[in-house]
Amino acid sequence: MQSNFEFLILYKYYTKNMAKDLVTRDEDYSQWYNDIVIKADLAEYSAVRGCMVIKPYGYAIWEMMQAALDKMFKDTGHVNAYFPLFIPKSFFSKEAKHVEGFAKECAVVTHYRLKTDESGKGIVVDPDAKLEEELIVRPTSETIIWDTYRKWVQSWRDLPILVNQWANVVRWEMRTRLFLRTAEFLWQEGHTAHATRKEAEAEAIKMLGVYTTFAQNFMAMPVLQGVKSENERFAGAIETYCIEALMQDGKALQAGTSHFLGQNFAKAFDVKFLSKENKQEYVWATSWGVSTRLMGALVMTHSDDNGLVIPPKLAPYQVVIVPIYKSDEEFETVVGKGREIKAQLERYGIRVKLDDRDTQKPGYKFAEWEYKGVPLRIAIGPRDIQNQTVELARRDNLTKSVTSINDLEKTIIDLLDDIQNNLYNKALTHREANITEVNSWEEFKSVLENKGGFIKAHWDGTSETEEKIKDETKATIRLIPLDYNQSTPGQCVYSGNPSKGLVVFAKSY
RNA sequence: CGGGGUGUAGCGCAGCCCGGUAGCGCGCUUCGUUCGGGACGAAGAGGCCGUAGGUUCGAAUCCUAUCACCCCGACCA
Repeated sequence: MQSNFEFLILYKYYTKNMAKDLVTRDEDYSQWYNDIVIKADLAEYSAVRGCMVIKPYGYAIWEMMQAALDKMFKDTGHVNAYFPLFIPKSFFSKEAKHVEGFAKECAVVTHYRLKTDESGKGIVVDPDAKLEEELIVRPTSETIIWDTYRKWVQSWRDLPILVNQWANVVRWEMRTRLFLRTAEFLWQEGHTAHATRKEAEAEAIKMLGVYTTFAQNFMAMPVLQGVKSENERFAGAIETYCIEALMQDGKALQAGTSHFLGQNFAKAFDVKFLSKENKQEYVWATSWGVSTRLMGALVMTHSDDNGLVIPPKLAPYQVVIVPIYKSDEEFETVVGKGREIKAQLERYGIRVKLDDRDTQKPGYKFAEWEYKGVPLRIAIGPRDIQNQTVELARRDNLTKSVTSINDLEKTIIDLLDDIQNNLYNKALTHREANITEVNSWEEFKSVLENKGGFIKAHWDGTSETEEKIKDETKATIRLIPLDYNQSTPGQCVYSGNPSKGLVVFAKSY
């Protein structure tokens, strides 16, 4: 972008009274988050407690995420399938840890029919239509999938199974927040079956890598990779790998998980195969998922007090063109030019919205697209037509410039690239500035209280200590770094007992 | 499930303490002037005040019950 951009006038643009409908992050971070989700038209509350409506603009971003992830799954050999929403209750009790983990938040279907009540006014559950076996609305699909895989697997030749599904799941959460925790959410869940432990472990790590790449390259969100402690592990897993991102308020957000399930589900559902050595063996498993929670992560990683900021690679519209005109003739000229530019940019694969609504003023449109987070805005008016220029405004750093219409696509491509990188670097700088290594319990509490962020500290490896730290400070072990076993030993920051290495603590969403 | 709060026009709120049949801002409709950072003027439309009982000549307002949602905690992605 340098060559094309040097001669341009850059200036911070008018910010007074912008975003007048948003609370600032400093005033009330939670409120700020909710305001953005609503104002940017990503989602709204529904008539159902804990459930939200994902609106077209929000869903478009989710579709961008889906498309990128789905391609990465396909590129690593996975295929999509679909399993039922309902799971027989009995399936759930087959894996002890799994039931224990999910029992408290399951929606249960008990009847299959309604009827009008005695008075004829209302409608009631028909007591005669009670299900023989109650059905659970899936909180995750391991059980129904492993019950199915039993039929799919007989020989080592049937392995591996590399299946993903895009689905909705329900977890009856006590407290919900738009995108971050809703009773129903959308996600993908990969479920793989392998002949060997080694292969399954490699798969779990591979998908963690896919999530990491996605977070960094598409969401422009740096993440830490690691392993969950026993307390935080997925119900039924041997090992849970995760990526953790740091939000602007210093709290951590789990952005994706990948589980090595060992043979737990194979044993629970009797999924065996005949090996090359003609021996019956249990299958090795993984599962991995990311959800619409990533939408929340996206909002809280990049957005500012003026609204949403979307990284170009996930923006439904990367560029919005706002025509400026007075008369009908000017409208024709300016919008005509807008259409030309739109077509020209689209030839290069750029996603462009021409906002030719005659019902809103330019200023209104500027504000609207700003809080909707469109990375680049092009304004074209009569002056630009005359000078063969356009006005460009960047959402990430709120600068405006006037640029020649010549080679506009090159300017735009370079700028989008620059915005994507800038957003990542800004988030990375924030993350790096908020990882603190501490050596004493006093320091731990003080950093957590005054600074927040990720805290690296020695831990004695026991659940008891982890529990106590959580009780006293609300901070949990977000992850144990992947290279933990090669790290230098020390003393647990809480108990003083020997520690194998540093782990990462934080308060989390 | 505990603690707190809120239900009044599409959205945000006032009115309630001290009962007399509902108001403000934004938005919406029409017309005119505007249009390079959320336009202006004029004229309009829109609510049986969450629900159900009760007190009263009369209830948005007082009493009782109930439902829903939001926020803060305990559980979770």
